[in-house]
Amino acid sequence: LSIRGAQEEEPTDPQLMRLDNMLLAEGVAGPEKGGGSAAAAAAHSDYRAKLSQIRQIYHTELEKYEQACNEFTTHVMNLLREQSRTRPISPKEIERMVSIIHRKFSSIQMQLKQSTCEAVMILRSRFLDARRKRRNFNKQATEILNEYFYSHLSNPYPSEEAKEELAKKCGITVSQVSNWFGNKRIRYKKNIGKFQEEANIYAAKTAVTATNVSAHGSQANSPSTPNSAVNMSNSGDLFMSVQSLNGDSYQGAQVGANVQSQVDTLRHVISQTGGYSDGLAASQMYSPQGISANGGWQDATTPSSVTSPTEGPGSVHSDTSN
DNA sequence: GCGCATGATTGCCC
DNA sequence: GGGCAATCATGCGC
Repeated sequence: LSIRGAQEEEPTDPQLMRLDNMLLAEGVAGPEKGGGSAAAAAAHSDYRAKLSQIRQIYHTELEKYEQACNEFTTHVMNLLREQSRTRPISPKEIERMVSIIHRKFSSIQMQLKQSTCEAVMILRSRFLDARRKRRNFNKQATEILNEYFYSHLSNPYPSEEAKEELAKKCGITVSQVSNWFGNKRIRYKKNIGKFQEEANIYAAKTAVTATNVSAHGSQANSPSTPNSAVNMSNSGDLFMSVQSLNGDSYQGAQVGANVQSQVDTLRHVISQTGGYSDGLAASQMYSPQGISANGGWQDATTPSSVTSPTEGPGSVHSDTSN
């Protein structure tokens, strides 16, 4: 409690303000918050849990220091009161002693704040490192992505909306969805054979769903009456429709595009089961248009068992090299 | 520990 | 700006 020491260690206000501001910004001091820049972070439970732990420790310690400060002040006041029996003690002296005690405790509090800031910084850096690290997506997310990929094999380029939806479903970010599709397209293209089995599995899954949906809509396979089955196809098919506008038959191409995803699906099932006549004939009528419309992807990527072995008599093929 | 799988990053092209 | 291709870095099964 030496006066000299207290004067030397008097905390600078700007520094204290910086610490306070940081603790507020990080959500350690002040009201608990669920968002914010540092913690966009806070969206992640691990980070949030640890931050909350730091927050709790900080407040407990702060409370302890305040209590100790009050107790010590009372204690010193009592001592001074006792001393006042033997010597005169001016109110100024009392005030000065109290001020010294408070300053001392303030400096201790600042140390606490500094340590807390350090802890938050470490937590943040660890969290950011963890984000940089690769984490495999969970099984469900991978399945959702694969289902979309294989059911849109003719055009595996999800629109922004589709990406957002997939991201939401999978619990990942849109850019992660983009990364996934980018990687998937390349790797699929590089080694179609390897992915064949996987393609068949997902195609079968989707086909079952498609069949169920079609069962509800009796005319699901009718090109003239697009219904629930048509609604299943989305961005990829839309893309094909737009591309088909450049072709000769807009109507046909559009309808063909609508069933393209099911065509892909069914082909996989066929290749897997070795026979699936119902609906195939109709599907094949549209498939060449889909393929030609997306020559770039389809030419390079369609697995042998997926590529239509025969073309319908009415097929329109713009890619003469094929 | 090794090899493969896989998510992320980077540089390039259109 | 989106996609492709190459590459990096990590996860994971053996």
